[in-house]
Amino acid sequence: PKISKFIPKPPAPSPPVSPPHPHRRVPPLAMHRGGGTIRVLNVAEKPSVAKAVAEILSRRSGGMQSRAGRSPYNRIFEFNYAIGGQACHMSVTSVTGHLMELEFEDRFRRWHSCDPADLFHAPVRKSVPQDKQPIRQTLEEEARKCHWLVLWLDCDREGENIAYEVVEVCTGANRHLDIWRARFSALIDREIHEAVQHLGRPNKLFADAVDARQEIDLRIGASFTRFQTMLLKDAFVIDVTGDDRNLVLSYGPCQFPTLGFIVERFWEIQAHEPEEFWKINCTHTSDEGTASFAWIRGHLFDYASAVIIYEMCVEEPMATVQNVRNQEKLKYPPYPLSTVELQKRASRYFRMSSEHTMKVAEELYQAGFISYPRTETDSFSPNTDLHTIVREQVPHPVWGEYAQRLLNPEARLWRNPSNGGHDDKAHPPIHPTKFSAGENNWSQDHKRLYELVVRHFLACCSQPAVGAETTVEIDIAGEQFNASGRVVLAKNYLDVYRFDSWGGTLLPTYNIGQQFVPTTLTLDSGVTRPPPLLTEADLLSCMDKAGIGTDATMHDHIKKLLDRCYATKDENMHFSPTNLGEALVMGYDEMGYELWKPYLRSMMEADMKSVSVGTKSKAEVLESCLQQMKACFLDARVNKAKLLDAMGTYFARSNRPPNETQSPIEVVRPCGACNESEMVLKRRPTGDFMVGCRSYPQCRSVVWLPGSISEASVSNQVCPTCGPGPFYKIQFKFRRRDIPPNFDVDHLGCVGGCDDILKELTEISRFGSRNQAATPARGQTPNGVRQGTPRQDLHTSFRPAGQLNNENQSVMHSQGFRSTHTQNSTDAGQVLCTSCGQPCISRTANTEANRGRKFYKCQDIDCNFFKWEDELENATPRGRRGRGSGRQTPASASAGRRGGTQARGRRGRGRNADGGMFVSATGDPVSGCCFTCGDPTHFANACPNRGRR
DNA sequence: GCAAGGTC
Repeated sequence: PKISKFIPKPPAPSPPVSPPHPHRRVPPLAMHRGGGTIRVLNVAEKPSVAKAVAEILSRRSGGMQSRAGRSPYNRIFEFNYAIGGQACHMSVTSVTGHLMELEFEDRFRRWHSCDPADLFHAPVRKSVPQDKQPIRQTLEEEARKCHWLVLWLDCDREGENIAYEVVEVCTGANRHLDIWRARFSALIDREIHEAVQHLGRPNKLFADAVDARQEIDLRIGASFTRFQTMLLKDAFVIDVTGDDRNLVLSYGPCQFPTLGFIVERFWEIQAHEPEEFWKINCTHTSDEGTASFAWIRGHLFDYASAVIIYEMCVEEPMATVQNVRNQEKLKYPPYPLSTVELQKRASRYFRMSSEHTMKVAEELYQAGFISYPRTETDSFSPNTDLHTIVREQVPHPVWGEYAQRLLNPEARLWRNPSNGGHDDKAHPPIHPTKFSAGENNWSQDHKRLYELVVRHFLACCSQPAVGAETTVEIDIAGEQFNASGRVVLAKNYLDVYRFDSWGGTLLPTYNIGQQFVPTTLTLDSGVTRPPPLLTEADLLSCMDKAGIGTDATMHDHIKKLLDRCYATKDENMHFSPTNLGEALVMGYDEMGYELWKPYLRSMMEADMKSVSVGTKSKAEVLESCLQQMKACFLDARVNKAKLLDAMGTYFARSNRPPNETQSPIEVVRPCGACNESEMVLKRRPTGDFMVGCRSYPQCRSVVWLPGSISEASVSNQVCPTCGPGPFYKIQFKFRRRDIPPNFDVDHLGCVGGCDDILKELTEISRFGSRNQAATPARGQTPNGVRQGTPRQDLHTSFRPAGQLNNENQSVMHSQGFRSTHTQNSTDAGQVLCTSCGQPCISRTANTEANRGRKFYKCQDIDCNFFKWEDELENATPRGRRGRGSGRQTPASASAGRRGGTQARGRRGRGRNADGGMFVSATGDPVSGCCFTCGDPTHFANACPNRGRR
């Protein structure tokens, strides 16, 4: 839009303006250049701002008139006002956020109308959608009557972009409009008058930055969403919603990184290997009570060292008090309340979802009880009349007395709120705006949220809590221990902020030099624990930190993950990925893309910033970003097998190969998980065998079989040991090259848990090592069914043996081959041609000399690349591959969480809790005996005589 | 049927 060159006269003191006569008609259109009244159209981002601006500006001229516009929500307020000494007739109206939407042109709108890759350059257009047409009409009608357009949109990038949408509509109706921008950061008199008297021009660069963001979001989102939806929906039975016709597997630059946070934490938990540690604890009971002293070393992972130190302490147990410190400690009230904090605290205190919190907060805001709930600001402007807000709460039956005390100077409870350091220049922190002791139509959540806002506000205006902390340091045989206690001297803000607590334990009195014999002195063991699943509050923090979404949209992205069945939330507000969510992230991760990480969004944000300050142009950013994303898209399409593989881990193929659908159903045993169906022998599209419940996907019980099996069929022999049965034995044939030489290729085995040979081959297949004991992986029952995983389904936390086995094929690195994975291959047979880099095709020779021998050749017929599979493996024997030093992929993490347990978790510790002998890193058993009672059958941590000594 | 961003 063209900006008029007309510059208004410099502001001069406003002349007195006569109040509008209630019966006088609004002045007719006047030519301002002739010195008459200027008609000014003012447009705000939302109705509430239009009203507030109009109220403030009309106060001097004796009030305003209000009339309806075409849209029922966006009224028009009218009054007279002088800008720079020039008499103006002001009309103030509003939009509701963005007036326009960016869309592809019609011929690209239908999903099958084009190749999704075309969406990176398909023409797009911005237009006013149907539901915004009434607002558009109002703007056009008003614009025709006006000389000036003053834009009162929020002073951020989005606001500037909306400003240009308004300009486009208004100048379309009246191309002579003079366009001005009012810049304000709070809806208070001084700011608003200041803004209108110092009008500027809108900032095109800010609007450009948003245009670029919108276009990138639309193109990336639509292309990837269409691609992955069409690819995966056809290939698998994805039964997450019950009706997969409406299933959309969306991709978005905010939703995917949000999902990434959830999946990453889930993988961290799965990769965690508990490690035992040891610590010495000391207590001392006297007339005044008991003090618990903690070892200053914290804990030691080395058992022998811990025992030696412990024995020293036990030999010379006399404790000497070395130091007693008394300190005053303060616990400060929270910063003023921003949106993200409100969501996090409502989630933590009331278990309300962020989405629900925003809905309730919006209702409280609409009804006038709290201030605008979408704000990043966590500091009050010095102009805010905090005392008045507090005074309004005095009548409240519960916290009124506290408010009264806060206002009483003698109580010395008042303290000006601290500054959290954020200011969105548009809204104050969330605070109560109207007193209520609870309204009739309020739900429990309305009451809770209002209470939180009020108590938070009162707490912000209060003195910190004061405590006296005592720390006592003692020495036993040269080892240091300490204990600390706290007494809360003044609760102050904690009196009203019942959500915070500051526990205190009283410590008996000790004096320097005092000596005592401990009441107890114990060597205790513990194990390291994995981090917890992310809570909604954690997730909001992650997003906030990485800049994913805005305060107004973060809860939407979280909700989208739940709606799309990418994640679930349990009753404790903990998020876990679903199979679908995990498979999608795994697929992209294994393709080597970090599309599920926050970097893409951060990069885009940095580019937007560059556009908004003019160091890069919109066109430049669009071109480079879309070019990169298109390359990534095309590459992802070439590597779609990885995405399919990842999905195949969890979902059944819908277009199964004929040999699978035609093979007879071979029942192995009744299903012990659902107790309704049978477990049947199945062959996956990858060729691997498994025994899974026939009721899949309702029941997901599964037993994975070694990846080294080439053939398997259920026999009619029933296992005499396993039950409740019958458990039919399976006739296996193993690939010679995949099993140790001392094993037979033919084996009649049982999957009920009695078959050591099968277990051992499963282990070898899974971990790639012949040295490790054939014990089930952690959390697995002997028959291989995992129990008690964080999620309900049974096999989500481990992969088919075949897939893990494939990891070993990354040994191809050492022969000059390159896995298609950028850093760490987990994919079978993905050998790249060394001359042209294309993935090779795998074939089996049928010549007399090499019948049955597998080989790889380049898919390009003009390329002569050729390699026998067994030659790849001979150079670096299977199962000898070290752990990659690079980033841990999910597959390597999962390998770690199984195979690594023996190697890393239990070095040199003797017998484990199950009574099994520990093995050292070399596989040798560790000898030793309990230092407490000398019994060689257990160590001190499991000693039945512990504490009796 | 697709994104994220405004806001009702």
